Order: sequence, then C-alpha cells, then structure tokens
Amino acid sequence: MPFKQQVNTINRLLAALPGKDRERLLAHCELVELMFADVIYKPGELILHVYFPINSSISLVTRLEGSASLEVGLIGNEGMLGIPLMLGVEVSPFLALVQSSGPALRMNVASFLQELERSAALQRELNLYLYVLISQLAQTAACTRFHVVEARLARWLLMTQDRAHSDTFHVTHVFLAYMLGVRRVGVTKAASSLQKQKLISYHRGDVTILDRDGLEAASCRCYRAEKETYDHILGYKRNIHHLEDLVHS
Amino acid sequence: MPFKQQVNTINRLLAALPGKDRERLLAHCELVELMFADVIYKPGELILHVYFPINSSISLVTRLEGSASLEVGLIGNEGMLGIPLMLGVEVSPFLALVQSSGPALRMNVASFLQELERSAALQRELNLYLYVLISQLAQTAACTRFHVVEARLARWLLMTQDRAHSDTFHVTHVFLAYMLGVRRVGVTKAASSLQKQKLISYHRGDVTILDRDGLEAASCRCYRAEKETYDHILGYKRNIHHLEDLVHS
DNA sequence: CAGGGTCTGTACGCTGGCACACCGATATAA
DNA sequence: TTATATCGGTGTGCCAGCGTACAGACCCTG
Repeated sequence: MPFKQQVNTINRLLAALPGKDRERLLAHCELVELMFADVIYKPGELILHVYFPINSSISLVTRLEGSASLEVGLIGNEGMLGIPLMLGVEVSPFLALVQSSGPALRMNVASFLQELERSAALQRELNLYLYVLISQLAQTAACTRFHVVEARLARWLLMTQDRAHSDTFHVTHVFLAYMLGVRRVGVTKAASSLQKQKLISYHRGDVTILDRDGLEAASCRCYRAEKETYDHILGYKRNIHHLEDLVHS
Repeated sequence: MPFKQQVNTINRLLAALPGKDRERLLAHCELVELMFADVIYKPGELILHVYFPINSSISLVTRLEGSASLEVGLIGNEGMLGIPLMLGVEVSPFLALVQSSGPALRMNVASFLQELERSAALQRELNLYLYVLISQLAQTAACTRFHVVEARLARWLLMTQDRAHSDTFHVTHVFLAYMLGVRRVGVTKAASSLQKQKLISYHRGDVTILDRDGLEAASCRCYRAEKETYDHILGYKRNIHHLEDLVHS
C-alpha cells in the first residue's frame, strides 16, 4: 500500500550535500509556503529567487499563442526551481506555477550564485539534476505526442503523488486540462474512466489515489522510464567519479 | 533572397571563445565528415566524443516503445553535441543522428573535460547554449502538441536550412516522418501542399527551398520564437556579466 | 534493358480529440 | 435561504492524423 502522508520530508538535493555546504545554504534560505496556482516565474521575466520544494511541487509550463499551454516539467523535492541562473541566464524560459501547495525553501539570486560558486558539491548535484530535467523534457515531448489522454493523466497523477508525498491532493479538471494541453472535457472523460476502474476517486477537485499499481498499469511507460532515469542518475553517484578519473588520467 | 551556399562556416560556439582557448581546443580536435543518417549516440550508451558541427547538423531523437520516435532538438554550428558530459554524465539520453551531411570537429571525452575545466569561457558559452537547447526542447514539445503537420514541416525545413547553410539538402519523406513523429503519408501530403504553393520543390529526397519568406509564413510561430531566443541569449552576452556583478556585490 | 529497390502519390475507413453548448450538483457567502 | 460561482458530466458534429494497402515513377545495377 502506498504512503499516506510523510511530513517533514527534506529537499533531497540539499540532503545530498555535505553537512557544511548544506548549512551554509540553509543559512541563506527562508521557509515559505507555496499556494496552489501561484505564479512564481513568468516567461521572459527576471528570476528573483530559487526554490527548493519540500512537500510541494512546481510545474514548468510552456504557453503558445492563444490559450494553448502544456506542462513540460515538474519539480518536487528532488530538485530546484531556478536552473537558468546556473547557466548564466537570469530570466526564466517557462511559466512556473505551484501545483501542490506546501512548504519550500527560498533563496535570493545573489546568495544562490555566491554559494554555487563556493560549493562544488552543489554544482555537481545541480548538474545531475539538470540532466534528469532535460530527460524529462524530452520524455514529456514524446509522451504528449504519442499517448492518449487517459494514460497521460495516469502518469501525471503518479508523478504528482510522488512529489506531494500524499495520497490526496487538490486539482480540478480545468487545471489538468491546462497541464496536459487538452480540453477540460477530455480530462473529464479520462478521469471518469479511471474512477470507474477504481484507480482514483475525486470530488470537486479533491483527488485520491486508490490503487497505485493499477494506475501504473493504466499509465504509459513514460512514468517508469522517468523514474528509472532519476534513480540511475541521482541515486548512484558513480558517473561523476568515473569522469573525474578520466580527466586526470 | 536567401543564402545559396556559404562554405567554410566555422562553429559559432568555438568562434566566440578567446583566441587562446580556441586554439587549445582546436589542437585537440580532428575534422570529420558526418554522413547522413549516421548514428552518433544511442540512448543509454557511453559518449566517446563531442562534436562541433560546421556545415552539418545533428538531430536529437527520443524513441518510445514500438516505432514511435520524435526529434526533440537540432544541433548545428551554433552548438555542440555531447552536453551530458558537462553535466557529469557520460551517457546520452537521446539518439543522435546526422541530419545534414557535412564537416564537424570532433574531440575525445578526456580532452574535452580537461579543456572544459581550464576554460571559463567555454563553460560560459556551453552554459548559454544549454539554456537555448532547453528552450528548444520545451518549444518543440508544445509545437508538436498543437500545430498541424504542414506548419511543423515548414518550421523543420527552415531550421535545417539555417544549419545546413544551403538552399538544398537531402531528406526523404520517410526520414521526415521519423523526425516529426507522423506517418510518411502525412509528410507527403504536407510536402506536396508546400510544393503546390511554390515554397519548396523536391524530387526523390532532394529538397530545395524556393521561398523562405513564404515558408516562414506557412510555418508556426515556433520558428521565430526559437530564433529570437537564440539571438537574445547567444547574441548578446549581457546576462553573464550582469550576474557576475551580482555575485560580487 | 530487365529487374529490384527506393521514393512519392492516392484511397478508404477509423478514431481520438476538437469546438461548442448546455445542464445538474455542490459549495460558499450574503 | 437564496444567489452565485465552481465543478463535473453529456451530447453533437467535425477534422487531423492513423493504419493499411496499392500503384506509378524513378534510379541503379547486373
């Protein structure tokens, strides 16, 4: 059976840092509460803070002309919002909005850049995370192209559950339509199908995951694929050491 | 009227480096000729070399179960193939294959990592390029979702022309179908429509761009958007200096 | 110059998602 | 309690792209 509610989860990216680096970083952070649907970055606008989600998650959304929009990435406690800064760019290419309310650590740009310069460990962690994020972008692109709404919805629910660390969360069909880049009606159809199969239940925006395994079966392979990339890259740290050996040989 | 054939174009990423850094890099490079449809990286496999395309271009392709595949990125002389290495990962998340035959500079992994460590300028350039690449991934994801095949094809042709630096190049409908993630028949329809409009002409894989402006009008806004991102980020170097000021203030 | 491979064009039925529209149920606040 | 807004369900007609199949045009090689 799935987890019910794990409180006090820490941000895993920070957790992977050596004690000293982490403490220095935390000293610059403030704890904030992210609220559902808050817009954190707008595309093309200046980034003022980076965020390390704890029990919250943030969507990266691309908007096109008209009302078309599509979620291209999802950031939870495995990562950080504000990647452009580490690439020397101070504007966000995406719309970033809160998808699951909850706590996050926040840090201003100057402090972040300062600490990034000092901490090789943070650089390494962020680099690996960026690799994972890029993989996620590509996977999402292909998934969006080839898989039907029901499977994509199932995947989305699983990914969100992983990041919200809870069996229940709040999200309406309209919001889902926005994320998946389909009509609200399309979400309604897919969602009621999943509900009929007793994989989820929902009522006016309160979604409960009833059967995680069943949901995984209903989802496309993309969910598994992404999880495996994550575990492979961020789980073991072999890559870097190997590469460092290469440099000095 | 568009360019006909600019030979001897250099890789722009390398061109942007200070003389000394560039020379050191070039000393480690060998000139190779990339052939159409050559597979350079397979997903999950070890990266052995990085590539700086000159008059050639390389597609980044995501494959899903079955025969589904989709181009998610395109690298020409504005960039480099082998980004994962700078993130501390030695395997490619994508299939990388040659899309326009032509010359490229190639460098082995160890040399690249060594030079990357030594050259702050290279780091900066690659960081900015990575930002552009990420934007491209996201734009492509949304474009693929919302735009019709004909517009996407037009965009693809424009992007390829930019990178091949020539009005004509070789590409069959089958190959295009693979890149755009649609059936071959879909490409045939879209292509013959573009041909009827006298925007392109083709015969057994030899495509000629007849009317660039018309093609831009037939394409989706994504082409322009991407170009603007590129110019904005890689054209002016304001971003970094600004950020560096911030760090030391 | 015959034969086999490659490239392109066309046809047909199918379906997932679209646009638009409307309605009932539920929550919240006056 | 009633007004109002939000949320979810249904229905109809439409279309882009799908799967599949076949055929003509072109090219190279034996």
